[in-house]
Order: sequence, then C-alpha cells, then structure tokens
Amino acid sequence: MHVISESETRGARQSAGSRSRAATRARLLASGQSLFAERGLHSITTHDIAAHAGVAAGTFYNHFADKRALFRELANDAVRRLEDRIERACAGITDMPERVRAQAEALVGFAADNRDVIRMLFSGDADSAKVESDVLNELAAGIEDFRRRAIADGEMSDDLDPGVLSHAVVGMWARVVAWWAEDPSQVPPDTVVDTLTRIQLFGTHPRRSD
Amino acid sequence: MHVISESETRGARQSAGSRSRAATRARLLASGQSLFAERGLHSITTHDIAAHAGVAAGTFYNHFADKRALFRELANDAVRRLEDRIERACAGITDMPERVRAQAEALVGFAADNRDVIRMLFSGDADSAKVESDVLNELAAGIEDFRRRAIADGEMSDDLDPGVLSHAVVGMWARVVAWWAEDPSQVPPDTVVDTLTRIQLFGTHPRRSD
Amino acid sequence: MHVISESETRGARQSAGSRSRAATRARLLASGQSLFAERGLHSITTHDIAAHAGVAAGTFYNHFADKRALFRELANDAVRRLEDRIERACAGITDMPERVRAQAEALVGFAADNRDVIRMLFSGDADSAKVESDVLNELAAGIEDFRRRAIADGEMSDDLDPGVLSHAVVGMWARVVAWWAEDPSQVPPDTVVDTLTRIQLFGTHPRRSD
Amino acid sequence: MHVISESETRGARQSAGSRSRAATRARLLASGQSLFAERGLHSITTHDIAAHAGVAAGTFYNHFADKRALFRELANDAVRRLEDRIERACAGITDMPERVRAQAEALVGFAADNRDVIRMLFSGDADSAKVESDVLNELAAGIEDFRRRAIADGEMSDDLDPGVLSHAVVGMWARVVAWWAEDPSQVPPDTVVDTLTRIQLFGTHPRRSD
DNA sequence: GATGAATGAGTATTCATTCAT
DNA sequence: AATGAATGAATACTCATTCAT
Repeated sequence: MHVISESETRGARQSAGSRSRAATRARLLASGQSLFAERGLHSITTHDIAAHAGVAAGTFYNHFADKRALFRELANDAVRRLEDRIERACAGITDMPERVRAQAEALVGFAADNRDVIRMLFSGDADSAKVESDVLNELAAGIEDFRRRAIADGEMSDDLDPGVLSHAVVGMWARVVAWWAEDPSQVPPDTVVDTLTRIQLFGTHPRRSD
Repeated sequence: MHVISESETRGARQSAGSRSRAATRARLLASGQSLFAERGLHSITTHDIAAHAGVAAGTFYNHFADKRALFRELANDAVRRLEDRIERACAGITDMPERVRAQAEALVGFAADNRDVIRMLFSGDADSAKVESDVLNELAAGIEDFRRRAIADGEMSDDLDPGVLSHAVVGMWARVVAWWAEDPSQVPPDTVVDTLTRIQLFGTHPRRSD
Repeated sequence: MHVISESETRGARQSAGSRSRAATRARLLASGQSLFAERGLHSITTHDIAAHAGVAAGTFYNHFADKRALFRELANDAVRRLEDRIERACAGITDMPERVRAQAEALVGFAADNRDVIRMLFSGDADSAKVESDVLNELAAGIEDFRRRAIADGEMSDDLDPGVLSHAVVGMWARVVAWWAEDPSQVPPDTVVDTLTRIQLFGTHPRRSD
Repeated sequence: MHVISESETRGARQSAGSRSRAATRARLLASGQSLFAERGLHSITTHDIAAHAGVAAGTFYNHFADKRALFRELANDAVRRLEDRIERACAGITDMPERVRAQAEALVGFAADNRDVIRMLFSGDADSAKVESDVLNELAAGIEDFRRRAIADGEMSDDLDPGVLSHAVVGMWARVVAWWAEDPSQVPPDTVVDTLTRIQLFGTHPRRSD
C-alpha cells in the first residue's frame, strides 16, 4: 500500500521517526479493518483500535482525525484496489461475455483475498452505509452506462430498464459477495463467478446462429 | 387536565388504561418508524422517540425493553406484513411466471405503501443490519427452496447454483426497492415490477413450443 | 434569585419534579459561583461543579448546555442585579454629585454583599474576560453618554475626552472593587465610596461662584 | 536545504549551536507573544508556538520549563521594559505634574509600540490574570508610595485614601491602555496622555495661589 | 540541541436507563 | 401508567510533556 520498503532499500535514509510513524499508521489501519469487519463501525471505539494496534489511545489521533477518517481511508483504499483489479482483469478483452466473466472473477477473487474488507464494507453498519451507498451507486452508474451502450450497439435487448437493472445487478453483487465472504467454503468460487456472470449477461442476445 | 378520569368513569372494561396504553404504544412505534427512516437507528435516541410521540422519556420503557426492542418489533411487523401481502398476491396462482410477477407486484406495492419501513430496514444502519440480514436470509432461504423445487420439477434449468442465485435475487430485490423507495418518481412502478420479474425468471425454461 | 419559595408557599402545588429541578439548578449555580470565584472559569470542570452541588456529572447537562452557559447565566444575573441596585439607589436623585455618590455606594454595597460574584467576574479569567469586557464596555458606554450630556448641559468641563474618561472610570471601578472584595477589612467601605465619588466627579464644575 | 552547514562552515566559536540556540529561544518568545496576543494563553498550545517558530514540538521544552514559563518570561520582560521606559522618561524631571505627564507619555508610547504585549497582558486570560495582578499590584504599590510622599510633602491633598486611589489609578491605566491598544486609531495618543495625566493629577494642589 | 512520535491523564459530553412521585 | 429528573458508564478528543534517535 505504501512505497516504504522501496525507500528503505535505497540509501535515502528515512528518519527513524518517519519509519515508525508509517508503521504505527499501518498497524492502526490493520487493526481498524479487522475490528470493523468483526463488529462494525459503531461498536468499535478508537480506544479499541489503539489497544489492538498496541499504541496509546492518543496516538490514534496523531494519525487520523477521527474514527470515520480511518474508516474512510480503508474504504477508499479497498474500492481503489477493487477497481484496479477489475480493470486489469478486463484489459484487452473485447468480447463482452468474456469481459463480464473476467469482471466477476476479479470481484470474487477480490472478495476471497479481502474478506475483512468485504465484511467491513457490506456488513451494513450505519455510517459505512454512506460509503457503501457511494460504492454501490458508482458501480450501478457504471453498469447502467454499459448496458445503455450495449443496447445502442444492438448487443442487448432493450426490454429492461437499464436504471433498475443496474441497481439490481449491483445489489446482487454486493449481497452475494457479502454472503459468500462470511463463509467461502459453502460454495466454490467458480460457481459464484459462473452464476453472477450468467445473471449479468441476462438480456444479451443469444448467439442464435449457434 | 388528564383524560384518565373521563375514561375511568366509563364502565368499559377493555379499560381506559388499556386503550390509552395501546395508543401510547402505537404512537411510540409510529414515531420510531418515521424517525428511524429519516436518520437511522443510531442517531435517534429514546428521548427523540418519546418526544416525537408526545410522552415522557420514561414512558418509553413502560412499553419497550429498549430501543432495539422497538426497532425489532417494527421490523418483524413489516416483514410479516410483507409476507402476508406476497402470500395473498400469489394465492391461487399456479403458473410460475405469473406467480413471480405477482410477487414482484406485491413487493413493489409494499414499498410504495411503506417507504418509511423500507428506508428504515434497508438504509443500512448498524444494528438494523442484523435485522436486515435475518430478513434477507429468510427471503433468500425461501427463494432457494423454491428454485430447488422448480428444478426438481423440470421447470427451471439446473445450471445455476440455487444458493448463490437466491442471494443474488434477494440482494437485487433489496437494493432495487431501497433505491426506488428513496424517490419513486424516477421510474414507474410497473417498470420496476417488470424488470424484477424478468430477471428473476431468468433460467426458467422458455416455452420451446412457442 | 428565584421565586420558588413564593410559589411553594402558595397552593400552586408545583410538581415534585419541577421543584427538585429548580433546586438542583440553583445548587449548580451556587456551586459554580463559589468555585469560579475561588479558582476561575478554567480550572473548574463541570464535574467539579456537579460534585460540589452533590449531583451526578450528567445532571449538569440537564440544566445547562455547557460550562460557559452556567457562567453566562451567573454573570448576566449579577449584572442585572447590580444595575437594578444602582438604578434604585439613584432613583429620584437629581443632583449630580449626590447621584454619583449614590452610585458608588450601590456599587460598593453590591461588592460587599456579593464578593463571590465580584471575584468571579473581575478575577480576569480567560473567557470570563468576554463577559467582563461586555460588562465593562457597557458601563463605560453609559458613563461616556452621561458625561457627554453633562458637558452639553454645562455641568462638566469639556477638557477631558469622554471616551477615554469613561474607560478610565470603569477600569478604576472594576479594579478598586475587585481589590477591595478580596479583603474588605483593609479599608472601610465609606472610604472606598468617598474616593470613587471624588475621582469620578473630577471635572465637574465646582460651584464656587454659586 | 538547511542553513546548518552554512553556520557550521564558519569559524565562529560563539558556536553555531549557541547562536542558533539563542535564536530559537527568541523565535519561540516572539511566536508566543503574537499568538498569546491574538488568542490568549489558553487557546494557544505549545505545539502552536513551536510550529509558529518553525521548530519541533519537543524543542519548546529545551528552552522553557512549560507554557507558563514562557508567558512569565514575556510578561516580566515587558514589565521591565515598561518600567525602564517610565524611569528614563521621568529622569531629571522634578516638577510633579510634568513627571506625571512624562509617565503617561511613556505608558502610552509603550502601548503604541507594544500592542501585542498589552493585549497579551490585559486581555484577561485566565492565568495571565496572576501575572497581571502582580503587575498591577506592583504598579499600585508604587503609586501609593508616591502619593503618600506627595501628601507628606504637602503637594497633594490628603483627603483621598492613597490605597484606594492607587488601585483606582492602576485600574484606570490598565483599562484605558488595553482599550486603546485594541484600536489606537479611535483616539489620538495625545488625548489619552492628556486625560490620564489630568485624572492622575487630581488632588494635586492647584498652584493658583502660587 | 533538535526532533517528532508516543504518551495518557484529563475533560466535555451523550444517552440509555432507573425510579421516586 | 405516566412522569421527568437523576444517573453514571461510556466515549471522543486534546494537549502538555517525555524520550529515544
């Protein structure tokens, strides 16, 4: 997440203070993530996070303005990483069904690798809701846009409202991934990917010539 | 200054106390619902609810064990009413596509009539999450069961995992309805019903003979 | 300060809650006054005041928005009482020197009866400064106005700037009274009154020719 | 990027460290003075002062035991400078009215040149009060002494209590100067000097018969 | 000497809950 | 049953001060 190691391996000689500062910050972020995932934004206090990170209560405020600032940072970071991952997964793929599958794979893969983040974001905690809404609304907007273009290109039937549909797809994603992240052993990831892919492709013109 | 004497002088055994008790309780529930819908479970205090209901703070505890008890009651009540409505809507309809459409109509109709409840339940507030999860998990379980039977009856293709699918459908429902309830003017209810119906019917064997 | 006793002696039958509320409020005010006088606005916490008043910490906030609100109330109340007292003392006295003496007597009498308030207001605590400034500025404005009129009436020489003079008089008053209230035994009140009167009358046309 | 090397490359044995130490100390004092004048002793933190002085937080404590020590130093220094100025202004002047005028001129001149100090000392901040009191009490004691001697010498009437009067004069000074320093444009300094002089000379035997 | 991260006691404030009337 | 004043544990946040580097 940071380029600390890079500068440390160089002769740059970062000050001791600075190094330890970044480490403390990282510990606080990690503590926040796992505690939020376990018990939600509300039930966790800044003292909890500081204690879990092994620092004094006041130290929290040397690094974050308040609890929500830490949460926001975790959330933004996670969204950025998810978007990166999806983007990288789709890069160069032009066939739409394949793109959708790649997207679903990236999403499920991310969920598998970041269960804490998923639980933190989608466990429905009060204020996380705001972050969540933003995340989901963004995703929904992207999907709506995508479908509108697909319809315009004649690749999709236009008999479903793209606005409703995009929210449906996003709700589906979020819930499936949240459910699955709680216990990934209940269904193999491939099945999740496959199901999500097929549902999302709903409305794509079947290749009748097949 | 109080109406006690008035009702006490009547012979009604159902009793003034009882009636006014029920009325107070109802006022508290109504206040809780609209306040929770507006600002979420966390930002609302028991004092807020009591004040909004026009009773003293302590009165709250004459009727509910605590804030969550009132919330739970509202939520359970809402779920019960929603289930009733869906059940009544489907009663006597045997054709599956029609049943699904009736279900969607009931859901959207309920959302239209109970925007506060929808916003309260699905606005993602911290502890409401637990209620929400229960609600959604219940719904998901019902759908999963339904699809398994449909598959067994040969009415649906078995190439989608019913577990994943049920959560997908529920997530879709919840999100679409929450989104729509925030501003019902953005899309006509029929469009919502139609879109939900079609997606949910995905996987149903098309009537090949057509 | 309040008319509680009055209403209690009447048949008005104030509710028990209300009576106790007023009493608690009064205790908090009294505690605040004596603690502020002793140690200043800053060093005293709301917990201190609550403890001194024999109530729980949270009770403080049932009666005052915060520490400054209580302070402001004390200060405003004191200023009002002082103004009343001065006004009453001067009522009906037309001769200026006599008015000034009556004023000084009222001021010193008030200081004698309200040492805590004087120390609280003029001990120079940070935020009390704002109250103090307001108090002093108000007094200064009154004096300035008074002198301007006296000059216009030919009763005072116009060779002193009324703006500067009014602040001088007020500073003198405040400091003398604060100093004296710390230990009234050092100088008899009459001496204080006499000195203040004479200084303030400085500039009055002596009626030599009379 | 730092000027350390520059000073280190010079041969000055007074030593870079020593010189820079004094400079750091001076910067801290200057920062404290302007910040205290702006916002009072309480609202300013040691971090604020250090930051304003361009040094690290810990450096503050290499130079001052604590915040109040810095404040005290500023205050003492200011008092010393004021006393010096008054003393120099009066040097060689034997005629009392002239001395008093010279004093007032020195006071007002000092206020004009040191508005920050005046505001810092007389803006009424909590603990500054203690310093202020000391300052004012000292001044008052000096004046009292002066008047007693003047009375003994037959230069002043003895009909005013020197104790009360000295506090009155000091209160007057402090308040007028604080008021004026907030906005020196409201009244020309000469008017202030003149007014203060005349009031303070009150009680001096007019030399009419002379 | 300077640095600045860490400390943790201190303080204000909130609010679910109790209970005497 | 209703009242509403009191409660006090809980919690966020501040900031003077320390100390290892």
